[in-house]
Amino acid sequence: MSRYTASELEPKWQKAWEEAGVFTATRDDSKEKYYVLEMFPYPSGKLHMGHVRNYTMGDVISRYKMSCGFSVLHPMGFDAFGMPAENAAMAIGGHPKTWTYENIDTMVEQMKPLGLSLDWSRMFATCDVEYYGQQQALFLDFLEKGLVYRKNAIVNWDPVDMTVLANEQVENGCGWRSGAPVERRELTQWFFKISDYSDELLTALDGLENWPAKVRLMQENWIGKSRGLQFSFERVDGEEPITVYTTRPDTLNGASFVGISPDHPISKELEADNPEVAAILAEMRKGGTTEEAIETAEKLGYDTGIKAKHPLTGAELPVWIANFILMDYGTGAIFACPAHDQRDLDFCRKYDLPVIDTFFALDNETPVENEAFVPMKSEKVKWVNHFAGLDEATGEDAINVTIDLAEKDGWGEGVTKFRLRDWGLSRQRYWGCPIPVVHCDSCGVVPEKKENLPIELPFDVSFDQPGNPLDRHPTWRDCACPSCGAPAKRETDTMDTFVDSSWYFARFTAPDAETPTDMAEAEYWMNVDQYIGGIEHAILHLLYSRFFARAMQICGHLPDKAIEPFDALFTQGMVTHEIYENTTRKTPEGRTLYHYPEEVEKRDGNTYVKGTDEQLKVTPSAKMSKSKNNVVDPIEIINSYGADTARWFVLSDSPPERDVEWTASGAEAAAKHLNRVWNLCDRIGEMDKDAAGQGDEDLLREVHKAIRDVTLGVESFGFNAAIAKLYGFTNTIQKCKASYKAQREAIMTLAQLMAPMTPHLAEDIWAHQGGEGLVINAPWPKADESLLVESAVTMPIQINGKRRAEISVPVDMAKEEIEKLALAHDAVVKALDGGAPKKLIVVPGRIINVVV
RNA sequence: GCCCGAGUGGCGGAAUGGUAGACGCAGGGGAUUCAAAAUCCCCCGCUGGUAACAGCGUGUGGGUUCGAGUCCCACCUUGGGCACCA
Repeated sequence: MSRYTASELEPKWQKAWEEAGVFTATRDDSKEKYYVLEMFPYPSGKLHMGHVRNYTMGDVISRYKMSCGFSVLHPMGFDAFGMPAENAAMAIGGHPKTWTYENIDTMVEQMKPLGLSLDWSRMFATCDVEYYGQQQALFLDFLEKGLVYRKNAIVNWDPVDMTVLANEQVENGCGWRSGAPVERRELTQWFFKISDYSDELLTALDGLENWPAKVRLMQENWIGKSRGLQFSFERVDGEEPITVYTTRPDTLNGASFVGISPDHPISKELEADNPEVAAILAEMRKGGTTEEAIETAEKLGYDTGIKAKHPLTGAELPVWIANFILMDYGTGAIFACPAHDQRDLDFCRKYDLPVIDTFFALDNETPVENEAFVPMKSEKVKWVNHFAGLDEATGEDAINVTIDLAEKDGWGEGVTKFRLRDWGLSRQRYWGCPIPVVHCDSCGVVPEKKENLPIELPFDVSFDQPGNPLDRHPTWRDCACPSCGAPAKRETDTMDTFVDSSWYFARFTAPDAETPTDMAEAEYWMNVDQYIGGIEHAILHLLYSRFFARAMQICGHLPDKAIEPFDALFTQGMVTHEIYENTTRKTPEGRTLYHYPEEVEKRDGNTYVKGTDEQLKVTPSAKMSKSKNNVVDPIEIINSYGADTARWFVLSDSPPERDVEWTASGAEAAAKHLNRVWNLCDRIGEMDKDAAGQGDEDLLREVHKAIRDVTLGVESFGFNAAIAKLYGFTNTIQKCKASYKAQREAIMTLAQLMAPMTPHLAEDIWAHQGGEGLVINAPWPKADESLLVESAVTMPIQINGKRRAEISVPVDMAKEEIEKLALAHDAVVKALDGGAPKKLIVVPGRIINVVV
């Protein structure tokens, strides 16, 4: 008897696949193609369980589709620009480029043993100059088509380090290194005109039928289409009127003040010649730029002294600067209706401004105190002196009536607005794709010539001081103006890493092309048939990619059909783990110190740094994240049990879309099962080939049931369900007494059905049983419908909705016959006690419910 | 604060509005063994009962339905996103 030794058979089969070239994607017009893609990783240097789960899911799909006869493209690359490389350079020295490429090597080395069906020949990293050079070409094309422009935008500014901070680098409103309170500052930056596509990106969501509904909903809300009224408040002092936008114009009677953003032109004007205002605005600009920071900050206001005239009543309303009004949305100015908006109400209570009820609930006319009355727009309410003469009406109706009235009387117009803002792509950082423009004293902002691309990042930079090293690079900045040839300065900002990940899927179709894409290849391989990644990318990455695909199509880099690049999307849950925070020590750079799970041990209910008495604070499970160090290394499992065990394990326990809390137990169970399957194969191999058996028919039926169930499981991403079926099928084979011939067929089918999940073991069983060629090349089995028909079905009998008995009836038995049988059943007779049933429900093949 | 999810045995989880707990883990019992490992077989939601069986049970409270883990309303807890983490 032989033994299952993963460490021997896995490399053997990986070599066999490589020699057969089975994973090399080849354009074959005679075959239907299938493009499966998992979101590519950031090269942190550590493969973690989340990666293994993600790639294994993609691999199951990929191998399944190969068996179904598709020409499959299944590539892998690295999202390799970004902050961690610069942070590492600052923390431990070295160069971002060296650090990144070393990490990529490490990760490839960790991924290869998993036996993924990847076409490694297509691999690239976004920090490869061949890639970002093409990205610069795309930028220039977008610029030419008017899809990129410059405007001012607000950034987090660290006043001590004199540098721009990412949101992640702001902790409690302070810079993570300096600890100084962060300020919001304006900077001129590059923007993609994604807002031109708001409506298009919104309506096209309807066509994405194979995307999760929740992702479409999140994108819909993010784009945020709203219809409202735009109108102006005349100023009593006769200056330029203040234009506001509101989605609740029906509550205009409840206006108690006009609010403007701290970044509104009027605010800036006041600030310029009034130091008091400047000081107040500086206070309001403290804290980070995130919507969360702004919305949860304490409400601050400043009465400008300006008065605005109510367009209907002529009443004079004060104009306040309020810190919760965003300049980016609407017109940067609002009218406040405190009675029906909690933020406005909080503000009015703080600054003692009037609160005017404009409508009440139909059954309750209590005036608003400290809780705003905000009913659903579809709910009918009772209006107080409504200017359009409404008495009882829904908010929806009232809004429409008000807009019509305003348009008729000429004081306002109905306007559709979107929440979606243009995408700022400038980053004041080194490790990113340089923006290929030049600043010339006489010509202004000049795009670089395409023949000068790529604009390569200089290697000789240092990270010993904060800020962007490109800014202080002695020679890289200096260049000749592409237009007039005079000495000029290169743009030192680099691109947001979301740009890198917004078109890599297209580049995979022709990774060596001299242009961003090769149309013939893109025509064949696009779209991505199945995209798989984390739910955390539901909005930004996916929305940006959808925009990019449209922009690339306009510039002739993608075919028309590819403007929605991902036909189907699956969002896997995250692998989560507890976080271990050291409350006594900090990192050498003075930041919070987090420990890896393997550095931690649990003793008598507490958690310590392994081998010490240093106690740690445990924060409940959160997504595994490199900044929190709560990552589990899968390599250990692969080393001790083999890749198939790791693959089987990450697929088996949790539904793929759900988060999974990592626990070490369970991996052993997976290994045990694979051993059992291997032993089963071995046992069948040693059977007497001519021996007769019992129950061949039954086993055959089970074979086809397994084919049906596993196929369905794989196609519907029910990998855990498919695996449960495979457990059951294995048990069935193990217990059967069928002939060698029947058992051999069963184990061969089992190998095929397991092949997408545990490909090495499957090949070994296939070979062991004398299967022809590789199992990866064998066509996927088809369930024989005629063998799946059941003749009898068990139906439960409920009495008053509770199961009390069951009967077995032929599947095709008439409803009336079933009723008769049910009513004759002992339990039913007893329950009826001689009476007639109140109601009798019979759902053939499902259930019988007797109501007494 | 705003948007989107999730909550079922000791644990991971299964269940087109139709038998709640498939499958696996842990646990208990047994077989094999000199003994152990490995393997195999059986039991396993909670409470009461020797048992048959009865009652309870899918975060909490309501509702719709012959029937609700599943649909509706409110709440609690928890995860993700909030535009410079990727």
